[in-house]
Parts: sequence; C-alpha cells; structure tokens
Amino acid sequence: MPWRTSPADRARGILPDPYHIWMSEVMLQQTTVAAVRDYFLRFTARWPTVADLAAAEDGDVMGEWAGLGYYARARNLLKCARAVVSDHGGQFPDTLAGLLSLPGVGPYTAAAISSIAFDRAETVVDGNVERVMARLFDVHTPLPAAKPELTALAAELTPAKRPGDYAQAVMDLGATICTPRNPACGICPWRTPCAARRLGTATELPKKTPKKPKPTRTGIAYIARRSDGAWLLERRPDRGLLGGMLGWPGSDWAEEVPPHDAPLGANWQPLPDLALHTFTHFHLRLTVMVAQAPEGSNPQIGMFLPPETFRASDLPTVMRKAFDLAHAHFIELG
DNA sequence: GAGACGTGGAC
DNA sequence: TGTCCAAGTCT
Repeated sequence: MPWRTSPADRARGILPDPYHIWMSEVMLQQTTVAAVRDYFLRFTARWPTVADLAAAEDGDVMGEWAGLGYYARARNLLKCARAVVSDHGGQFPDTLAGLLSLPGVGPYTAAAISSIAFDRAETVVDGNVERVMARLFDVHTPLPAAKPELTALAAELTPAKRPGDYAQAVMDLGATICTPRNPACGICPWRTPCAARRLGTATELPKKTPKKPKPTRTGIAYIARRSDGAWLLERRPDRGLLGGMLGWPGSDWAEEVPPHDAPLGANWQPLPDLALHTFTHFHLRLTVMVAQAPEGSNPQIGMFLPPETFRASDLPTVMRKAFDLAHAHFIELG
C-alpha cells in the first residue's frame, strides 16, 4: 500500500508523512483498499502537501473524489486541510484531542493517525478490530451496541511499544485472516487464545442488528447538449446526498416523482433505458430525458460546461450512468 | 441511538 | 438479482 512505510524504516524510527496517513485513512472509511489505491495516488500527485490541498478549488477536489462515494468525506477533507494550515501551522496535531477537533476525523481516524503517523499508544477500533475482539473474547452482544465493550477489550491489548505497528497488524489480521466469512483460523497467530475458535462460534461473530430493507425511489434527470458540445449541469447543494458534486438537473427522488420544472423548455425526450443505481439506503430508478439545446441557450437552472472543461469522471456514479446512456444516444444521433 | 451517507466486489 | 460487506462520521 503506497501510504505505508516499510517495516524496516518503522523499526529505525522513520515514520510516514501524517498527511499521507490522514488522506489514506479518510479514504479508507467504509471503503476497500483496492478502491482507494488509485485515488490516493492521484490526490497526492496533484496535491503533494496539505498546504497544496488547502489551496485547491472546491470543485477540483470534489471532481477528483468522484466515484469514491460518501462525498461528505471530500468536503471535510478540504475543510480539514484548511484548518490544519490556518489553525495548526500546516502540521497535523499528534494528540487524540487535537486530531478529533478536525472535520471528518472521528475516534477511529484520530487514533489511526496518532498511532501510525506519530507512534503514540492509542487504541484503534475499526470494523476489523471489532470483529477480531468479538471472536477473541467470544462477545455475543450485537453491534453497534457492543462497540464500547469491544473498545475496552481492544484497549487492554494495546501495547506501549510500537503501537503503530500493532494497530496496523490487528487491522491486517482482520482484513486477511479473521475475515467476516471463512476466517482462516488454522493459520491465525491468535488461534490458541481465541475463545470463538475454541467454542466454534467464529463465523457467527460479531452479531449485528438486522438492517431495514431498502425502498425504491424514482426520479428524472435532464441531460441537454448544446450544439457547441456543452452540457447542462448543476452544482448540488453542499448538504445531503451527493452534496457538493456536479450533477444533472432534475426532480427530487422519492417513491413518486415529485412535481418539478424541466430546465430550458426544450423538447425533452425520454431514453428507453432507465439508469438504475443503489445507494446506501434506497434503490433508484432514474428516467433520463435528453434534448438538443440551441447555441446561445441561457438556462435558468444550472450552467453549460464546454466539452474542454467537462470531465465525465468528475461525476458521481449515478450521474455518470445517466451520462453514459445519454452520450450513447447523442452519438447515435451523429 | 438511529438514520443519512456511495460504491463496487464477493457470494 | 439480491444481499452483505469494507480501515466511519455526523446529525
């Protein structure tokens, strides 16, 4: 992983750049290593220091984050970089309290930065550690109620020596051996003390409270291409779903399509295929309306972005799906 | 405490 | 296809 320093370097006391650890930990929130890797490389290449990031345009950061999800992380990433520069002289705080005061940095991320980047003895508790502790001590209390109990158990195991290596090791154990399904108990370094291994309960732990089913919502997106190749887009408000991201004008999304005004007053036509997408808490069936807009069109809603400015990769995935359908349509049109 | 908040991969 | 899941935070 590109944000790690080698074990040999850590053993010699060479610690990683706190900026890199912070960036990777924020990206890794609820996100797999495989998904994060390329984003991390692009972000650190484009903004090598926290000061560079703090000076970035909001839209550039949101566009670079597009596709990674949980966009509040990107908004808080910028807020945090600016806070580090304006309130902390461009250096990340090394204490839990200092780190916790930063936007987008909660108990997990603060402990991760403090232990990994500064080698302080803080207890890191993520989903991996919760699972490892639940099995090691055979805890049957369902999550999230079990969190305090699992955190206390994890804290007792946290060593004073090499806490950064330890934090990464426990998370790696959870990610590679003590996995949710088919844990590799036979090769686990903790197989001897593990209570769940002894009792045969490993695969059923940790218990979780059941989730609610996802409802299906419907909506309409309007995609207009002007004769000069410009696309009609809007910047979504900073709060809520896809907040701060670029998107197509359209209706709200609800069980029934809410009343709304179409932009431009062009002759909109529906595409035969819907854009289907699933968010954390609902399914979406999005009707895509397309229209050709005459040159010189001035929209009441949104703005036309010329093709040299617009990158489809700046769109969140649901908007990208709608674009791909519309783009194919306009190509057919010639 | 519970819900909002994305996405892509595994099974 | 549908469900679950991944290095959480904020409200």
